[in-house]
Amino acid sequence: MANQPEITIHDIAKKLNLSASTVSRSLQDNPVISEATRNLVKRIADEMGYRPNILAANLRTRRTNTIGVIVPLINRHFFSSVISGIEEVAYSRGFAVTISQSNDKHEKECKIAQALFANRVDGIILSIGMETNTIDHLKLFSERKIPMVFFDRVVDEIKAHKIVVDDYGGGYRATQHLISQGSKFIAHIGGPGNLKIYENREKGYFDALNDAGIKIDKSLIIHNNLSREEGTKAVVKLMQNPVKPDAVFCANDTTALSVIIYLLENGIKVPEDVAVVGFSNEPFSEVVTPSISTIKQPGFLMGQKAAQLIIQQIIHQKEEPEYKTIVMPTELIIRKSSSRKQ
Amino acid sequence: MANQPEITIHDIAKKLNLSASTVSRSLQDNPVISEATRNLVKRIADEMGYRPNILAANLRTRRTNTIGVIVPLINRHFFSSVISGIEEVAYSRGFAVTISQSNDKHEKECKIAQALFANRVDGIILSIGMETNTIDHLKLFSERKIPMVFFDRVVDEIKAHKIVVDDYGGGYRATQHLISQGSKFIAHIGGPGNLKIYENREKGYFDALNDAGIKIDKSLIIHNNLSREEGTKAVVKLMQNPVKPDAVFCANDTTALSVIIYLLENGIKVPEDVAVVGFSNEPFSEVVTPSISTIKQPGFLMGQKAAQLIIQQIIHQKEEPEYKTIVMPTELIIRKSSSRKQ
DNA sequence: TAGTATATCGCAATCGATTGCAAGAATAAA
DNA sequence: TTTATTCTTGCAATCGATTGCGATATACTA
Repeated sequence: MANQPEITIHDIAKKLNLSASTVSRSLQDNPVISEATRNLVKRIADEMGYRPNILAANLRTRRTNTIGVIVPLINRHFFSSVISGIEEVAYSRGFAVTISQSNDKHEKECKIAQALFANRVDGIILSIGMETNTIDHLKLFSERKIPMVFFDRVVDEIKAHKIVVDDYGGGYRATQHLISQGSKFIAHIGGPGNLKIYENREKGYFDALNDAGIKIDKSLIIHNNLSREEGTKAVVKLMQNPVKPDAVFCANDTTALSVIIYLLENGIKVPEDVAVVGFSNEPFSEVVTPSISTIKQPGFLMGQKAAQLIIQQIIHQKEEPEYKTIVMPTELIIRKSSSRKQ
Repeated sequence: MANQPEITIHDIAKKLNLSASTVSRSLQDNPVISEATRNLVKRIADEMGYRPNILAANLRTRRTNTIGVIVPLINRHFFSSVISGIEEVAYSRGFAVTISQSNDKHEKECKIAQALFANRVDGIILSIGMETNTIDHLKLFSERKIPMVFFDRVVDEIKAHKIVVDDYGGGYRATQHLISQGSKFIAHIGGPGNLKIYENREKGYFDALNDAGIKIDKSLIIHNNLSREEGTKAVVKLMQNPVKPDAVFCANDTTALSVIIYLLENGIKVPEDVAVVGFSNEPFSEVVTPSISTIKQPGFLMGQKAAQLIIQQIIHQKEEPEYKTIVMPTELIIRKSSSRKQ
C-alpha cells in the first residue's frame, strides 16, 4: 500500500527518545503522562504526519467503534432517512457507520452479515430483506453477544431491541379513511406474507373493515413483492374481478403509483371512481398527479433511536438489557388520490 | 465484545496438534499444505465455528480489500445507481465496499476521508460535495499513493482517473431541444460555480444558443444550490424578469419540478407557455404530471467502471497508470414538460 | 544403501497499537 | 537524612493472522 513509509508511534517514540507506550498514552490524552510530554508528542506527531492505524488499535482493543447497518435498499426514502438518523447519532458519539444493502436477496444478506462479523463491528442495526425467512446468518451475532437492533422488518425469533412503526394503526387509519370517503369495496395489495410489517398493515385493514361492518372479500386482496410491475398486474386483475373495487389500499407507494397510472390510462378517475392510499410517504407521492395519500413513517427518528439503543448496549456490554419493542407512530397524510369530499 | 471466547487459528492448531502457520495456510488453500491436512483443518474449523478476524489479517497484510465510497447523498437516484454498480463489480472481485455520505458538507467530507484513511481502505471512489473547494483532505491519499477514482463531481487538481458524464453534451442537447420546440427566451437555473459539472452543463447551454444564433441574456441565468426551495425562488425571480422566459433548462430535476409546480399553480401552462427540461432522470421525473424531459446519466455503468478502475490500480500498485478521464454519454429523454409539437 | 530432491510443516518475527505492572525520579513527610 | 508518596515513563505481553526461512520426513535416483 503505502508507498511513503507508514509513520507509527514507534517512529515518534524514537525521534523523541521516548517509549511507544508514552506516545500512545499522550495521543490519548492520558493524564498519567505529564502535560509537557503530551503536548510535545502531539506536536511532533502532527509534524511528522502521523496517522493512527485503526486496524491495529481495533485488534488490540477488540473494539472497532463501528456500527454495521444492513438495509434492503439504500435507495428508498424511508431507509435513507433511517440511515441519516443513525449516522447523526453515531457520529456524535464517535462511532463510524458502514452501510450495506442486501437488495432484498437472502444470499447477499448472509454474505454481508459474515463480512460485518469478520470485520468485528461492535453492533449491527438491520432491517431484513423480503426473501429472508431463516435467520441462521444472524446467530453469529447472538452467539457472540454482539448487540443487534432490528427496525421496521423485524424477526420474532431473536431477542433484541426492535423498532417498528405502527403498521397496524397505519393500515387501520388508511382503510378507515377510505371508508369515510364513501368506499365500500376496498381492495388491498399487500406484501409477502413472511414480513410482519405487511401482515400488520393487512390486519389494520381487516379490523377497519370489520369495525365498519364491511365484509372482507378475499377476491379483493392480492399479495406480491410490491414492485412497479407487480402492482400493475395486480390492478389489472382487480379490475377484472367480478366485484369491482372502488378503493385500493396499497402496502407501499410504488404500488399505489402503479395502480393510479393504470387507472388513469384506462379512463378510470382517481379518486372519484377508485380512491387510492399508499404507504411510506415516498417523496414522489407528494409530487405526482394526483398526489398520493399515504402513511408517513418517522424514519429519521427511528434511525436515531436505533443508534441510541445499539450504542447503549455496546457501552454496557455486561448486563443483558430488557429487550423491548418500540412502536413508532405513523401518520395518515391525506392527499388528492383519496379525497372525494371537499 | 465476544462473550463466547473467540476461536482463533491457534485454537484449531492446538486441537489438531498442528501449528498456526499450517492452519492459516490450509484455510487459504495454500497448495504447499497436503490436501488431507487442508481438508481436515477446514472441516474442524467449520465444526469449531471459526470466524477469521479480518482485522488481524488486514493489519498483517496491509490490505483491507475494502473500497471506500464517498457520495454527497445516497438518497439520490443517480448516486445510488452508481453505488449499485460499484458494489456489483467489487463484490464479484472479492472487495467490500463502505459507503459514506457527506451531505454536501465540507467538514463531514473531511472527517469521512480521515476515517477511511485511518481504516486503511485500499482505494476510494468519490464524488465531492457542493461545498468543497479545497482538497487538502484528499492529499492524505495521494501522498500515500492510495488510488482514488473520481466520478461526476471531479477535481482538476488531483491526478487520478476520472469518470464524468457528458454534461456539456447534455446541456447542449437539452437547450437545442428547447430551441427546436420554438423557444426563444431560454432561461437557465444552474448549480454552484465551483463544480465543473454545472459549469459544463451551462457551457452546453451557451453553445447551443450561440449555434442557433440566439443571444445570451444574463438576466435569464440564475445559480443556486438546486434545492426545492431555491428552485422556487429562482422561478419567481425569472417570471418577474423584464424579459420573460418561454423555456427553462434546469441543472437538475428537483429544480425542474419546483419550476413546474410554481408555474402550474400560477396558471402558466407547461410546456405551452414555458417548456422545461431537467437533468439526471430522477425516478419522479417520469411519474409527475407533466412528466419531465431530462438528461439520463448512466449511473450504474459509471459505478461499474469506477470499481474496475480502482481495483485495477489496487492490484497493480507499483506502476503509476496513465490517468484518464472517461466521458460517459448522456441521453436526452423527451417527455411532456417540453413537448410542444406532436 | 547412500545421496538428493521434494513434499509438508513449524519457528518466530511481524503488522501497529494498547495496557498491566514495575521501575526510577521527584517531591513530601518524618 | 531517611522513608513514604506521588509522578512519569518504560518493559514486555498481547490482539489474531501472515509468511520467509529452516527443519523433518518421505520419495526418488544412482
